[in-house]
Amino acid sequence: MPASVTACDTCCAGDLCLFAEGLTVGAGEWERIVQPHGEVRAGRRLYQRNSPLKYIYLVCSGCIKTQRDTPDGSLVISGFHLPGDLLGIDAINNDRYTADAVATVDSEVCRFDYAQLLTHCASHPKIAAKMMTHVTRYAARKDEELAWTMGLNAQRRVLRFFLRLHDSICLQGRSDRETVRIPMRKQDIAHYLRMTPETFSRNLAALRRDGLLELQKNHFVFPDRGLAHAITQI
Amino acid sequence: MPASVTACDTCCAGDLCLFAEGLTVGAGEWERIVQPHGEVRAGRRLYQRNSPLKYIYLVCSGCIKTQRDTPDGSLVISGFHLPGDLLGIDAINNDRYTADAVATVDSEVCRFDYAQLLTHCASHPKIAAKMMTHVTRYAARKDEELAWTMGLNAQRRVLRFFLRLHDSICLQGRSDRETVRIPMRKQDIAHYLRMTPETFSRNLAALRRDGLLELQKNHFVFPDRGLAHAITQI
DNA sequence: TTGCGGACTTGACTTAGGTCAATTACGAAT
DNA sequence: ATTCGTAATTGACCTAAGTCAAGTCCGCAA
Repeated sequence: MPASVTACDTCCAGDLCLFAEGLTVGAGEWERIVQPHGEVRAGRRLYQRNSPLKYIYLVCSGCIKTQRDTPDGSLVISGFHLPGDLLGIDAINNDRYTADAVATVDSEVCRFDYAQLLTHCASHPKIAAKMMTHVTRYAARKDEELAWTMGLNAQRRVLRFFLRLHDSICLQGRSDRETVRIPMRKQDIAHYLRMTPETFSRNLAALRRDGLLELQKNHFVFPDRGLAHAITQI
Repeated sequence: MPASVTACDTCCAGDLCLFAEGLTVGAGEWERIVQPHGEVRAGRRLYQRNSPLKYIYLVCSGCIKTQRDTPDGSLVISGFHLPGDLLGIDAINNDRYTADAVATVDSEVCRFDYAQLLTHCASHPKIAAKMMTHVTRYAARKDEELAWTMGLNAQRRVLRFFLRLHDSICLQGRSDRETVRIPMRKQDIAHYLRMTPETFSRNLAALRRDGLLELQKNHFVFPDRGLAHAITQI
């Protein structure tokens, strides 16, 4: 690590990194705040529900799911966190994580010490502003999620999910026709979309029959992305 | 207004006000930022979807609903905003309001100039922190809403709605057995809960039959609040 | 007071998605 | 390659909630 860092030179997250935008901090200081590029193997738990908020994470690669066991024994997936997403925002209010965070595939995360981060928010308005961007983006996403999870029928929810996944994984630049690997189990997707695995499976089959989605093994591609997008508007 | 204000002396919002916690600003400055206690009559629109973000509002009394017309002609209520809630948070990301805001009953709101607010966030960490609190609280609420809107059946959603309403209106201090007036139309509640007015009505009737909720005219009370709460856990 | 119109309720019927059960496919470990 | 356990699919059936169609209630204005 250099003696003094201007933004996080090594990070794959680009300007999503909390230390992007030319912010300069002393090297020793920097290392107290952030531990970059930790590895998380598939199935490993990053943090546990109700444990005290110690770190905020930024997903650099792979996929982290957040989930809760309900009293009646079922499992609810509250979200999939893909590269560029902050993890642990939900804990800021009550100082405890509100869900378990588990890697669905081998992943990489940057780890930010939350207490240190708060201190720096107070002294560096740019960091505070960046945090605010992440949090409002998180809130907006939840808003949108609520709208379409409730507003679309099962088949369109499935289609919308794959559209968003496609967006997130091949963000900017690459082709619409890119083939993308699904980084989580189908039953996790089903739970996340608030439907049974059976319903998910049936509707996935229907989408293939209708030619809206091509799928083999764990890879998918959109024959007509524009059409798929049009169908899933609320 | 005094020549210099230490917090917003006149505000009913207590420490939810952005200028609480002993923050001192010059009186002239203060008046550029906030216009306190505007009145909004029932049915009046506070702002329109897609219009540029100019003000953030704090609800002081009454109730403001946010709603969107969908392409297929139906109406979706995205939220009811009660005293202490900030209004316009959803617009921060894209600089345009994402829904119409309409008063469901005569209401009072404080109005904050957003551009001024941003400037002050940069220079006053306390205001930035308070904003952050509001935004994370907003996100957490959306999270929770998503969980129970999807996780409970119609009858429990209705019950949960009234519990939350009861919480929000007679916040801390008063009795559990307090009678509360419903500040919006029943069909708005139904839309908000993502069910038809018919389903809402049927389930409301069922709750009364089961003795879980007492209701006459537009006023309700819980015979056994603890039981109601226990039932609606996810 | 009366009449009007929108809000609300209730009933009969339909349907999307859940449940239960039986296969089939697939990946990791031997 | 074979085996085993979990994931995924498919089918038959059921139920909660939506739809359509009458009503009833209630506030407001003439």
